Amino acid sequence: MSATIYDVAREAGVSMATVSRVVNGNPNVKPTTRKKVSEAIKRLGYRPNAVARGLASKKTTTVGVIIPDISSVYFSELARGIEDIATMYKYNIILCDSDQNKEKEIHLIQTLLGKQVDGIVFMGGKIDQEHIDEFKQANVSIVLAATVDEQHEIPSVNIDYEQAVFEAISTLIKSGNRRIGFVSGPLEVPINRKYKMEGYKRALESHDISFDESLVIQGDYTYESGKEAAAQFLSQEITPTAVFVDSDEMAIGTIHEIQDKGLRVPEDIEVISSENTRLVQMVRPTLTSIAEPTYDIGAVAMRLLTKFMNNEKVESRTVILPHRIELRKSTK
Amino acid sequence: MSATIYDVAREAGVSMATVSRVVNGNPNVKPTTRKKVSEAIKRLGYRPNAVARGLASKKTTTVGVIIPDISSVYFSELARGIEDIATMYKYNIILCDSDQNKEKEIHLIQTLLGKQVDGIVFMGGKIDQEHIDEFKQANVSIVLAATVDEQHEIPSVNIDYEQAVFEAISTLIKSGNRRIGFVSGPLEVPINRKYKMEGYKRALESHDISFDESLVIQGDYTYESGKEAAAQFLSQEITPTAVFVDSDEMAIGTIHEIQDKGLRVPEDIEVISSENTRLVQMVRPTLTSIAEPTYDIGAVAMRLLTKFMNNEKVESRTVILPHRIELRKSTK
DNA sequence: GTGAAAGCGCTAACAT
DNA sequence: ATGTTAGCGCTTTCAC
Repeated sequence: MSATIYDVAREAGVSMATVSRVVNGNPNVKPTTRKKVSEAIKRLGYRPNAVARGLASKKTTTVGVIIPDISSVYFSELARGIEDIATMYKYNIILCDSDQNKEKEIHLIQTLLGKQVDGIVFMGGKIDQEHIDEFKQANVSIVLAATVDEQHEIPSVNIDYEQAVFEAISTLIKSGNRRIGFVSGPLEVPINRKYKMEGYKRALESHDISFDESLVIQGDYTYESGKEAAAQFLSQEITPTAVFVDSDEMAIGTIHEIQDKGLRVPEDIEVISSENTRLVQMVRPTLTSIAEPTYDIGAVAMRLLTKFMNNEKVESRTVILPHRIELRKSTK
Repeated sequence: MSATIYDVAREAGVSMATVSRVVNGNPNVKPTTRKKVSEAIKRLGYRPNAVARGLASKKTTTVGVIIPDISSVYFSELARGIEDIATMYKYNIILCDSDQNKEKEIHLIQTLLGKQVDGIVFMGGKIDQEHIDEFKQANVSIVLAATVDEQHEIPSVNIDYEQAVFEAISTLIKSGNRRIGFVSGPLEVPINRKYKMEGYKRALESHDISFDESLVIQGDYTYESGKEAAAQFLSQEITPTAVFVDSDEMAIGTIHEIQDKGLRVPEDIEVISSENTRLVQMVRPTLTSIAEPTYDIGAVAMRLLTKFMNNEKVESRTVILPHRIELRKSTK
């Protein structure tokens, strides 16, 4: 076994309390003593046992991260933002994939609480009462990242999705489009149904364009579903002249399907997407996209969580980060 | 505070040892007692404290994962493979980004050991003596994923990179190419210098093509560096007629640069890449690629780690997974 | 089948 | 400035 604090104390001829002080940078230690202890630590190759420390101090310097799918480009960028800030504040991350499955989510929350994490960053689709109950009975801080709680009970970091889509669609309308397709993510997710879809509708309304149900197609964020959506649009009597697609990967599918059918982007059909991941530059034409600051959402969420964990005062529990529309070649 | 095992014991009128038995599924408990305890647990909302358990049992059911960059498509697919198998075996993952920075790597290993992880999955570029020393003095199991240890001391899961590149280049040669570019990753990484590069050379040699240094360009796996490499090739007196590019993202950059310069893929220049992530289908023409079973490498590495952690016997510590060449439209 | 008790390695009062 | 001591919440012998 490796050395314990007790071994170090004996080796240095001091008490374990003193060793603890040295290890934790407590200033109340005479320099000579500190030196003796440091040497003993080095000699024995002592490394503090974080588990014992966690039990004694009730802090693990570990936070849980629940994410739908770490292999998604969008979420892995979020995760990187979380991780970087966590590292900056000396926390480690326990990463869990939920596949947006509610049972898994609840189970993961419980596992993480069992592991005594100091806080949780949660990313998911739908937050319902059961989630909120779990969060509340847990006496650790929770922050939602890129995830809305319609009841505004849980702190969160997002952009203004409604406004972002409103702007994207308005851009399209201003350049002359009247028939605009909308490829959304799953509509049971509030962000999609309540915010993005509403932004779409509001843009249409404010330009006196009537809402046409056949222009809305639900995708599942995959390349394939983007292709299928485009195929469906192209089979309509009057095809749309522009399409908003709610993820970069789907949008690439949409563009390719349009091109495969012999049409051109943006000349025949304009395409605008949503996440602004690195994928936007990896397609021809490059994708005009709502620039959602993915990395920053993760980073800010983690920063917010550190504030809660340190009982710092927080001005606002619901933070809305700015977005832009990043114009590239898939729109005129 | 939440209930402890002692609270449950009192509530159920038994000793904490019995509660512990029930919680851990020990069969030596009378059904009636078990029932009493289970009810008390439910009533109090008791949830075992994994930190205390970890201290007492010296097992945390947590493994460390050191990864260069979770936001990379390639590594996040690996991570998903690791996570899925970890979950299957009831382990959680502490995820750490290293940016392939040796100091960070060493530091992360130490942090993870301090947190008493039961094992570590390590992904990185270069493994040197210092890493090996750390691994050895740690008395936890380590498995390398998509990472080679030239000294073959540390268990690992990889594909046969040398052979894979040999096959890819041979394919190109067989279809008539004699001047073949090689866009590699950083050459200080042994996988690149010692395996992939050697596969390239061996393919050339076995077809009596002499090695030409100007056909090798070092990239950094980004889209931009793929573009730059292509630009450099296209500025040569005799441009290559085919290019092997060591990552999907770089390969897409290479294709775009070629196309932007008015040439066609594969008619003028064939392109073949290496990772076979989902990106291969997101570019036109779709990318012919070495099919590296990314997810599986992660999954198998984690599975191997569980075997070490359970002291199961392991037939081979160095596993080589099969690869294929996946032919798509970027080659003739 | 069940209980008592001794740790696991550390932190955090409280003394001195 | 340093030492003593009592936990933190659990597992794990060892008795009974």
